[in-house]
Amino acid sequence: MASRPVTIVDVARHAGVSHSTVSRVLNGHPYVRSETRTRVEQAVEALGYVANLQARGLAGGPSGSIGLVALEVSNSYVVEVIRGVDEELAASGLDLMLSTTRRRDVREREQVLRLSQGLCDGVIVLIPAAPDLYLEELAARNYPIVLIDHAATPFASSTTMANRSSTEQAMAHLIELGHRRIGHVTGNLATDAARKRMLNWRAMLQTHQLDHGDDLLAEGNFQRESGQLGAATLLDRPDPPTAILAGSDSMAVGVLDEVRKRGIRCPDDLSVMGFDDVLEATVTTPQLSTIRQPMQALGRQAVRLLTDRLGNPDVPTVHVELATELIVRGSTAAPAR
Amino acid sequence: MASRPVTIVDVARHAGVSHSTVSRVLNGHPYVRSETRTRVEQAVEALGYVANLQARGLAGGPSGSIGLVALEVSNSYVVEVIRGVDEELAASGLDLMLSTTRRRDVREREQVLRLSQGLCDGVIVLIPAAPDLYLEELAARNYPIVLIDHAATPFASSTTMANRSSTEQAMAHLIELGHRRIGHVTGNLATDAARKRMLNWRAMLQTHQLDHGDDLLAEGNFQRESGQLGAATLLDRPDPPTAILAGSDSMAVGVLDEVRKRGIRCPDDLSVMGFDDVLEATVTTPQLSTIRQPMQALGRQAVRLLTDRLGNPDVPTVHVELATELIVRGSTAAPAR
DNA sequence: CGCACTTCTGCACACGTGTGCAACCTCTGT
DNA sequence: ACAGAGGTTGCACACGTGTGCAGAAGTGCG
Repeated sequence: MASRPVTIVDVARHAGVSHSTVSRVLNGHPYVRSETRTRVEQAVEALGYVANLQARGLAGGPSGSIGLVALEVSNSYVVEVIRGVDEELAASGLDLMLSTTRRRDVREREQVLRLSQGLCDGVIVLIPAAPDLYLEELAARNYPIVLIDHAATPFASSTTMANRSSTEQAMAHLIELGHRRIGHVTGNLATDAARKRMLNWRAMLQTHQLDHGDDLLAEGNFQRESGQLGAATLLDRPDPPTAILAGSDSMAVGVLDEVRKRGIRCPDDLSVMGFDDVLEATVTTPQLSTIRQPMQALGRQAVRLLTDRLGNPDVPTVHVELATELIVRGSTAAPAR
Repeated sequence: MASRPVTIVDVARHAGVSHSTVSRVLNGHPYVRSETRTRVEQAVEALGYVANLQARGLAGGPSGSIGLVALEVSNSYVVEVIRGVDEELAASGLDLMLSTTRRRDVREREQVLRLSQGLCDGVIVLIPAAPDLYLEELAARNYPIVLIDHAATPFASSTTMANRSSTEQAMAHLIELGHRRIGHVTGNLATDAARKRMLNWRAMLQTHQLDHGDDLLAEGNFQRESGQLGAATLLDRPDPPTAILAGSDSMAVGVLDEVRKRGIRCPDDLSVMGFDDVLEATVTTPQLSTIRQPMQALGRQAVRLLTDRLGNPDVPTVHVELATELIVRGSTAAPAR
């Protein structure tokens, strides 16, 4: 009962030609009589033929799709980037294949190599954890690959957010408002972004000769609850900050939770800033001042870098940094005292 | 310079055996001397071999991954379901391949058939638009497929949310609180879910012999702005509602925008309910009462239905309806008058 | 009509892997 | 020593598609 799917050979038989001719029609080769071409196209239509991707990939044909390797889809950062990638791909008519690594370095290499073996014409790796395991290998094969959120490397094009300047933007805004004690609740310090933000927060305080001691610092993990906890810690200190810079919007929401719980007011008693400018930032009362991370733009940029190399694999690798944007809403104001 | 990827033959040569033996080791066949097995495993390790998925798929081997076909990833409903799918897959050690159809029916068929030709062991289709184009074909091949958000069909297992009872839950809650004039801002009426919610809203009002005229209805499109617009329309009517049921949480946030703009209070002057229970619902002030749509659970359920069939393709197809849950937060209360 | 040239088509092989079958090896029981 | 059983391995083919090459068919020219 298990009938077989329609193959190129079935189409060929139906049109009275060889499978080679069908292949040539499908791939738009010249040197096919237009009458034959029409007959083949009708056969394709009649049988509802769909090319077998594995066979095509194996035989070295184009796949018409690109791969995206990410840690997981539970992360809203990841989701936003995927959106950007998908939208940009739609414009170029390419398909998307998504694979998740689930935080295992070996899986990252496996997924990338799998996709690169003919399944996809190129691969984008989002927040690479262990690119050393495969980059050189792919470079030797001249296979197009783009890294998102990774420093420049000779083996691949890459793109990232301007983490340094973004924190500076946020801090400059708060300092300009007149804040002198500015606390920081960090993201998960195992990540590059969280560490950089923390270091730049401290550096900016130093530059402006403001207090930058550990009593202004609380460690979080990017989650809302850790934002509330961090805020509680900082506000309980003897000389509490007048502004808190959270490592993400989610944590800034947590800071607002604590503000509401204590009955103090934002921005009157405490200014709050986030990072990312995700949807939640515009839903809170007051709405969050934040640093917009152009995550969709990052995805789009990666696709463009990749398609550049698809057209001509010999173009040199480049590294593109995307600027972030200061978004001032209602959660920041000059300090009362 | 373009070196070739490592193949099973390379591994075989390195271990001094034939490629068949390597294949048997990789697929855990019995009847391989343990000494040979060790030698092969070392060779795999040494060369960093990764199996070629297309070749394996072509030759009829297991792919170890399942496919997910969705409209696009720009939709938060879709994203939530994907999360559920990915998490459940992680538990079973399967991989995920995601493809988007971009709202083109023919593409939906193409993507499904592509994935079913050996690339994936099974396919999940999210909000199928044109399942008739491929369902019978796949059923004839006894290929495992699961539809999310589709009515029961003999050709595939399917799962969906209990749309009828969900609206009833919401309305029962509002009516119990004492509301007699309950307005509704619909989602995009081109979608099944929005239409069903609207019809059930009206049916519930009729059942309880309450006013259900068009002056209590405003058409929206699931977006926040349309929620605000709809609320404005309803509140401007001569005899405005004391409660508004929005077709989605996003639109409920829009309703709250209008409430704030007019200087009236929620829930004192107006009760507001949403649908979905997405992240935003817990960020607003007050937090939104809503109907939780178990979107992640839907994804998990679909994976379970699929893996059931993977183990034994002959199990009968089933249709599973997931219950929604009434979540009462701060945005609903008894009417003032 | 013969010849060169162009256009068109089919044959056969390649891609990397899984597997039925047969052959080889090893061991046991007689 | 030999037969038989069962463990172990390699050969060869299959999967569906793309493509180099050769040959067929058609065209233009002398």
